[in-house]
Amino acid sequence: MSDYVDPAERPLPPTALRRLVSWQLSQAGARSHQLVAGKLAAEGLRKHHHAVLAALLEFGGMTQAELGRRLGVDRSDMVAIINALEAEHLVRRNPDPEDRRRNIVVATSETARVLARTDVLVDEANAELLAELSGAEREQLYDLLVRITRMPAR
Amino acid sequence: MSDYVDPAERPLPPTALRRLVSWQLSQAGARSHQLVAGKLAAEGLRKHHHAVLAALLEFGGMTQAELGRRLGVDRSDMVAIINALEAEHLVRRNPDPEDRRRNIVVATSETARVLARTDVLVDEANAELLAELSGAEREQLYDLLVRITRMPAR
DNA sequence: TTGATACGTTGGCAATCCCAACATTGGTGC
DNA sequence: GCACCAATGTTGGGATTGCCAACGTATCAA
Repeated sequence: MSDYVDPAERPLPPTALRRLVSWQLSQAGARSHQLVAGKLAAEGLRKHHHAVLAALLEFGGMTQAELGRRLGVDRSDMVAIINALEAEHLVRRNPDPEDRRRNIVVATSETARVLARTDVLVDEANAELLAELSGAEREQLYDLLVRITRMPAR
Repeated sequence: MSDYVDPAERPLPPTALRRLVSWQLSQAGARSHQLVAGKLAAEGLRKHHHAVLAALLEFGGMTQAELGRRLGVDRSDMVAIINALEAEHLVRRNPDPEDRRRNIVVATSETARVLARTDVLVDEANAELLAELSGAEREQLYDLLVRITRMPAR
């Protein structure tokens, strides 16, 4: 991407691509990512950091491997994510007393406070992303996307 | 991602993420990309290669910079894309007689034949992606996505 | 006890996306 | 004509991301 061009006077991509749901999905995903990442940058975090915090506060502490499975992140990539969060004192690694291979990643006293802020930021990004859509249309879009990701709806 | 887990028995991501359109959009986009990229790999091409071929056959030859603008690809990244396609004799660089800075990228005799095949592959990927949705639902999804990408609908 | 499997970690590869700089060339102002 | 700015193709590089292989350690099942 980039070589910024004002979207108003941007020459059109070919219809052969524009008609594809997969293409529109890519473009929409890119815009979504930019909005969310941009907002989270204000807290010095990235998507996966926010995801880990959300998972820990919703489910309680769990191992790095389990976090990876829940969030769809490779266990090897989870290492750096936890490292960064631990450096900010947003999580701690507790050795699992029942299995010495495992670390139980747990929230700290600061976690909830930061997550409260990042949740707001992510909601703002979503609001901006969906600004053109009515409430009913947002529901529609969500329901259709869930059918594609094959996740149980909220 | 990865550390593959059977989607059926995959532990759920937190509701805090699952409820976000931006999250579902990311997941759907990832699946979409995998399907399309997987199919195109059969022809040894990637998304951007297919995009360039589609643009050339729809609009005729144009400069690398113009291709970049149409497809949302940086001009510097376009160089490698055109290099690869030229090596496969799927495009040619013609010097612009009216402007010696420019190359006019044009289709070759093989372009249409290959594009016909890759178009089928991409359509197959889309069919797989949208397998669960009815025709009307695919239309709905498309229309909603276009509102997010702010592109004129087909 | 042996074998298979899971865990955290390191390291690396490939793809994307983005930006900066350069030489060449064109266009616009004077 | 000349001076200045903008566009083009290209090189190079940095940052991020997804993915995979391998290792040492540890658990579990046969």
